[in-house]
Amino acid sequence: MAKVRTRYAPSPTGHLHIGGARTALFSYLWARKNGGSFVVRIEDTDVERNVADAEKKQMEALKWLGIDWDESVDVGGPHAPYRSMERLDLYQTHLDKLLEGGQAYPCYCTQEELDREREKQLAEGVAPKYSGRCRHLSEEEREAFEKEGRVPSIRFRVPEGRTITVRDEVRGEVRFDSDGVGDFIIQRPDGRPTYNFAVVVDDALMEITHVVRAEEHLSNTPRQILLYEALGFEPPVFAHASLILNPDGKKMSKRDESVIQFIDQYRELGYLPESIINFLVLLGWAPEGEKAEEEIFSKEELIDLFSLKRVSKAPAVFDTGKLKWMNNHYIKESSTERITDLAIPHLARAGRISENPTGEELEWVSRLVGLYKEQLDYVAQIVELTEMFFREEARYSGEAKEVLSGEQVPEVVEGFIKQLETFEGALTPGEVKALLKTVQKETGHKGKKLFMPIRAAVTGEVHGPDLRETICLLGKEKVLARLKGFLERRDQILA
RNA sequence: GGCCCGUUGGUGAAGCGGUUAACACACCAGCCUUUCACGCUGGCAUGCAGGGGUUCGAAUCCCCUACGGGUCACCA
Repeated sequence: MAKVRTRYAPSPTGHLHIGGARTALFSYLWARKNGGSFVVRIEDTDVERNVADAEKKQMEALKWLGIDWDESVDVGGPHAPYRSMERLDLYQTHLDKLLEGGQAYPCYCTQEELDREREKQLAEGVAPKYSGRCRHLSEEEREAFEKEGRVPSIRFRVPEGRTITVRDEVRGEVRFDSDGVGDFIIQRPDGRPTYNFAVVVDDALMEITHVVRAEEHLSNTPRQILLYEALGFEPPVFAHASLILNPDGKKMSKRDESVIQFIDQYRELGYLPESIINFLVLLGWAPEGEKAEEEIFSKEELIDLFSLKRVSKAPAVFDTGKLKWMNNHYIKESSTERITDLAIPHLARAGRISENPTGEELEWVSRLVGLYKEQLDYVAQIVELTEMFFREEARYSGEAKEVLSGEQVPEVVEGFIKQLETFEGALTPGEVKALLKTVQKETGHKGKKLFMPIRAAVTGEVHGPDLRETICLLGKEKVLARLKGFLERRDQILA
């Protein structure tokens, strides 16, 4: 069997979408698993929709995910160029062959005429399909149209009565009747190819062996197979993965608010690339055998385990809760340094730390991150989670007020203030523990009666991470200020 | 409307003719902990969209129905 070559061929019309990322991932894994090549090709023939930065952005997003390629616009390769609009002469050459063989013909219909035809068919409940009115134009008729100034598009002449079999790795053999497909346009009047033509020429010339893409392309595949045949190329093996649905079970639309849709956004929020990869691969794919009981996989494991045969035919629902869990899992596995580095820009942007933090600040942030790492679903969450640290005064929750209304509270708080004030030197969790122990001895209050009032008075909350470390990070001055502030304004706070 | 594809718990899913229908997320209960989170333990589909077959035996094979989806563009 020939060397495996797969490709991801996005159009540069927007950001990398989760669906696209999953398609790219499947293609990538398959190539890597087989020691083959992975190509990223840009299908930019729809020039009106092209967005300036999109190509660059999408490739950056892929790279960030850890999906690297062997051939593309940036690194070149044996089949360059890798942008459709730079391959126009190639399409023309192949188109000419079709024209010469009579397998394609010029169509002079205007958009308006076609629209009208289509609407009429729809209204009659007939399958909308090109009527073929330009199929058998005589030389004279053509000339007449040309004289009118009409510039033709080129249509492919779909053979009649053919059964077209799509060989699909995930769905088996899918058969289509050629009579169901009308002659379709392969070249626009201005010479640009349409998608169905460009992909075929590109995939064939680039010797792509496996075309992995989403289900929405399945119905297009018979057209492409016909083109492969007409051009004398061997069709590749196809693999159509099912669609990804939003949590409501609906097809994900770009404007869907229930799910964050673009890889860039996940990156900005502080999702880790390995968790995105891990999550995405499980949308419509599952490992075989014993491995099916596991769900955490590194990219290397996936390369080893991946198989197109195991790609699911049924649509997958994008479960945001699972993604959070998975990201949290990877964050917990990551070093505090790594998460700290990711957290710094968020904290800086929120004005919590300076733009160019000093070594001291960095050390502090690192401890802060260490304290909250376990509960981060995504790194940007650090900002809201640690808000309490950056406020001048504590803001008391209802539960906190309840705790603080206990009769032993003033005594405990005063006792702790006394201990803190007399304490000299650097505050460490161990020291705080010792101070609290002393308060316990002096007041006779222990356990929740001791710890909760202090937590509540200092943080304004009854929940939170380790109290001792929290106190250390807040610093002696701030803690004292809050404790005293509470005592001074106790009546109004509890009111 | 034609043609195609799909349907196992709230979710991702394993299952490939004989299983107590894995595993994970979520959820519930308990344990741990000064609290939360983490972690740990346990619970959670009497049924595999519905109905017919085939078979000693079906989530697994066949047919029909229902529902969901894709496509029928000078968009990819």
